[in-house]
Amino acid sequence: MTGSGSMRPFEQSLPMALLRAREAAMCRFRPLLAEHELTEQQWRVLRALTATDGPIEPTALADRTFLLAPSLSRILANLEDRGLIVRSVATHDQRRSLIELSMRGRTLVRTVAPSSEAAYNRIEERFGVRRLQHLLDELHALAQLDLGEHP
Amino acid sequence: MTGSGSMRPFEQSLPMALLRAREAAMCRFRPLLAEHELTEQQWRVLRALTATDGPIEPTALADRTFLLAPSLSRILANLEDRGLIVRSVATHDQRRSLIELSMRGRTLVRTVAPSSEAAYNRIEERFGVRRLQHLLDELHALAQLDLGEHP
DNA sequence: CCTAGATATTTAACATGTTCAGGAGTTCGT
DNA sequence: ACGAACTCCTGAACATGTTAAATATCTAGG
Repeated sequence: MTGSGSMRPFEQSLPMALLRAREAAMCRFRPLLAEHELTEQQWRVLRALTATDGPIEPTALADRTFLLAPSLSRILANLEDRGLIVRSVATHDQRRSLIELSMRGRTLVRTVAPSSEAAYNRIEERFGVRRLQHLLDELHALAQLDLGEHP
Repeated sequence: MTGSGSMRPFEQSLPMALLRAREAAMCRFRPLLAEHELTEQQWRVLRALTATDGPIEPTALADRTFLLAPSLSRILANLEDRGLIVRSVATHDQRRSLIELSMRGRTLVRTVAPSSEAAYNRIEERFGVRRLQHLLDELHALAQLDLGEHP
């Protein structure tokens, strides 16, 4: 019998379930990105830069990519070294920098995007569009749940 | 269908949604565990060891905790240094080791478990038991989806 | 026996997650 | 002006994610 008897089944805890589901989805993308020497997080940054019109500040970028500031800082340094992004300093506030895709970065995104879209479409197709949309709604609701925390 | 050139909205992509939901759930647990100098992954290992009767091999432990072998290897070294687990070598196969909780480890689990359960119950209560169960089922289905991959 | 191949675990190397601390620029009160 | 408090970003330190390679052990053929 299970030793302590009173704990939750564990394998079916929510954090584990989210982790497994995410891994199942990501294992489709990682090999695609690896062909271009890109990590999942680097790709998130490049996509976010593609989705914006002009330059964007690191703080806003961190929000959209759901990366913590220190992680983003390292990622931007990496992408800058590889010539995929361009950095400049905001004129009105010298603390802030402005990030945008370089020409090479734009080209890379255009190269990778189709297969990335295809992988996503395949998941959507296998799981069902309506079903996936409902799942996304539920995940969004769960993420919103804990914002008003009053211990 | 999104036409040529335009990409999926990104902020509402499945991997991002799973990441956000997981973070929303985990931010409840991390502070609790931090009080005992435990990371989320270390806690997963301790819980898995509690859920088994006798000693267990690292490979089986990796499966249950959803950790990769190299990560688990480092975690076990850490937990052993802290005297929370005991390691022995399997008699029938010298390659394999056997892991089990030490007395201190068992005590620590009993100390942390109640508040961990409480945090989980709170999520369950706010989100709804039935609703959460359905979400877990869908996540499980999604995780199973990609196993039979035939490109 | 002895060795080629398979398996369990660890190491290595690089990138990110997470928390805390620090340097630089800004804003506001006085 | 001036400095306290704040904000943006980066650096440091430790732990994990991820892939590839190394180590030790086992198993099967010859």
